[in-house]
Amino acid sequence: MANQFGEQIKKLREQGNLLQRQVASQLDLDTPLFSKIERGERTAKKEIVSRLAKILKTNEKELLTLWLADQLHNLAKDEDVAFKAMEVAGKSIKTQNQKRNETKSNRQ
Amino acid sequence: MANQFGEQIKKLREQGNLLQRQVASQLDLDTPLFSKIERGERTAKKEIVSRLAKILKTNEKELLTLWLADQLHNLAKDEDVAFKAMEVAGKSIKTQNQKRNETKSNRQ
DNA sequence: CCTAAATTTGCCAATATTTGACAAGTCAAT
DNA sequence: ATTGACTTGTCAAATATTGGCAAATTTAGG
Repeated sequence: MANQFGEQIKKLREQGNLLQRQVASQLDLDTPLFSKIERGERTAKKEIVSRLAKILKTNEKELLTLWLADQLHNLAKDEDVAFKAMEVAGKSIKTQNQKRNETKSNRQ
Repeated sequence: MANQFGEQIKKLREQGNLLQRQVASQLDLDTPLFSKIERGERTAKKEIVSRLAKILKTNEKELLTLWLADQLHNLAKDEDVAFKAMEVAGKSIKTQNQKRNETKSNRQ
């Protein structure tokens, strides 16, 4: 599994001089489980991501981006059409967002 | 769920003048299930995609790309960092592919 | 070296999600 | 009203994900 998320939280945790044990307990998680999350052996639930952002005093959206990117990577990594599919999906996300914004401005 | 895959197979099925019942039976699937796959209410398993490409006489990679793109879209669609995450994941896929090719050329 | 703390590994049971099927429904054409 | 094509709703079985524990390994200090 891609693990930009895990690498980032490990970096932040060490910068903050925190032990896995300490962060895990703030999250109400097992230390072993947190260890696995850092190493990308397990994926954190979305709720954990935002709580982590607070604990590690970092930007939640950035962290969420890495977390989601890892999951996307993981879904696509074994396919040789992975990159193309990523482009196609990116386009359809853009379209979706446009529609969302149109709706938003229509009900201002 | 995004449904570029379903739309494409429906289009191809109709161009080939095939009924859902006929395609479903070639795939050993329930007609209702195939109907759901066409409408994106259910996702097809990967194995189904390649068998479908043969049945519908179309390019397997193209079909696989749409199928994967739908899944990527679906995973990201509710996140407001979806597009950014898609970019990040795209980059890490590219890097992964580079490494793959390096390995490949090293063992030529 | 010794050992104590930190982290990792392996595994399990509980839970949640996905799968494919069936029965019954709608809809259109005749 | 009957037939054929497709859709909807629901279910049980299979599969995957979850969090935790016990034990192993690695790291750091004396």
